[in-house]
Amino acid sequence: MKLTGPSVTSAVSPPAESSRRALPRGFYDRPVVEVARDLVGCTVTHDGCCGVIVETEAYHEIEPACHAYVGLTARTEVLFGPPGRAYVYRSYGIHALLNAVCEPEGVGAAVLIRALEPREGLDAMRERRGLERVEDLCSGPGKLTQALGIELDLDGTDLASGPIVFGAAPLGWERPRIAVGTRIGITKATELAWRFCAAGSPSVSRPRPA
DNA sequence: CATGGGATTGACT
DNA sequence: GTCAATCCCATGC
Repeated sequence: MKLTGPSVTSAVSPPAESSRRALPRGFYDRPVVEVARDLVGCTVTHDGCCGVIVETEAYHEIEPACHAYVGLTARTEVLFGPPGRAYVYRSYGIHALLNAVCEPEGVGAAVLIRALEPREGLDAMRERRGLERVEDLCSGPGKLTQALGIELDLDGTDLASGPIVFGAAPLGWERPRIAVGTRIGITKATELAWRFCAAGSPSVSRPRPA
């Protein structure tokens, strides 16, 4: 019997969980702290590798820890641009850090993706990271970009059309309790509790919030 | 044009 | 716990 239509594709190679249901532009066109909280549980996919977001931080131009605090410069152009794009920058000369630009165009704000639970493409992640343990692959903002092969050339790219795609939570994913804490690794505006973690996830970076 | 400071990580004491 | 690696960019002369 000859099969036709989408059922063929579906039967032979089911669509990757990750690449279905890309988040719409409007998802990001909201207060950045809301988006940071809501991104926990969503997926990030690049180059066949996918993980569920388990840790985020919000950054906004009104506070000095945000790169956009200095105003519109060559570096912050993407931050002030349309929501729903990737802001990728070099940290400590070594790591690429991935953010999702939020709020209306003209407002400099973004969500830093700090950790993922790996779901697809684990072997490629292990190869890029040079490590085996699942909980070491994406448990930090520099680790996850290395694991997924995300570099600075993807700065400014659209998160709905790719190459990096942000998607809705996977089917069957049960939304965890969200632990809220202060942001880490910064020296300014340290009092703001703008860090959101999936409670109990082994992939959350250290130190874990209470 | 020179300088200083990171939204980090992994190795080491 | 400490510390170096190493690049980009904002700032100031």
